[in-house]
Amino acid sequence: MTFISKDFYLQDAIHVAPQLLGIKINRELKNGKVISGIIVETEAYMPDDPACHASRGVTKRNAPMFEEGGICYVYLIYGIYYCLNVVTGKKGSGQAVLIRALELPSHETNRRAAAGPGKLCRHLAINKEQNGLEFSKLNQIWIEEGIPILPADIQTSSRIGISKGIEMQWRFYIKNNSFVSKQYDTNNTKEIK
DNA sequence: GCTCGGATCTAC
DNA sequence: TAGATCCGAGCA
Repeated sequence: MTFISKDFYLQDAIHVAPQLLGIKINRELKNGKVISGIIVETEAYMPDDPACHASRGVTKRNAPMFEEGGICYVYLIYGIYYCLNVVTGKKGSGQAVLIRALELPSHETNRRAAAGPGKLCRHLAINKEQNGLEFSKLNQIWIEEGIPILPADIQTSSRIGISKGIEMQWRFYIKNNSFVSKQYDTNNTKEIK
């Protein structure tokens, strides 16, 4: 059980996002049960990035993104689902990495139950209560080393579901992993279902 | 104040 | 392909 060092989170989101692939995320439920998964898909959101919630300065919602890296940023999307981000960078910078999908262990009945940011939060029982919390076992949500991922096994693409900043290739996922949220053909055009 | 649309997902 | 369903952000 090796835990990630503080310095890890102080890097820019575009550097942290690919390094989070293969990392294990753990969540302890109220009943004491621990749910775990390997991160297989992430997206980086940077301060000067029009798709980033922090791009227009501090607001009540995005305030956690301006804290020092290493805490959760959770927000409600489409009135229904929550999305979990890892805040990165120095205090005041306004950036984060969206955790989009986990590979669940083989004993899980539905191993795609965390394949997508909304499903992931539902599966791990993450909501506004985790917003702003430090990743720590004390907070029932923590991160630790998982499996090594080679650079050659990392694929990039445009980010999903945004209308601005689509030219940035800031989505990172493990190549040929069947637990990412969406798979595309080699031209990154047609979705493979 | 009020409107608009969103880092989604599922079912029709 | 539309509907669920909330609320922050910008003022159309």
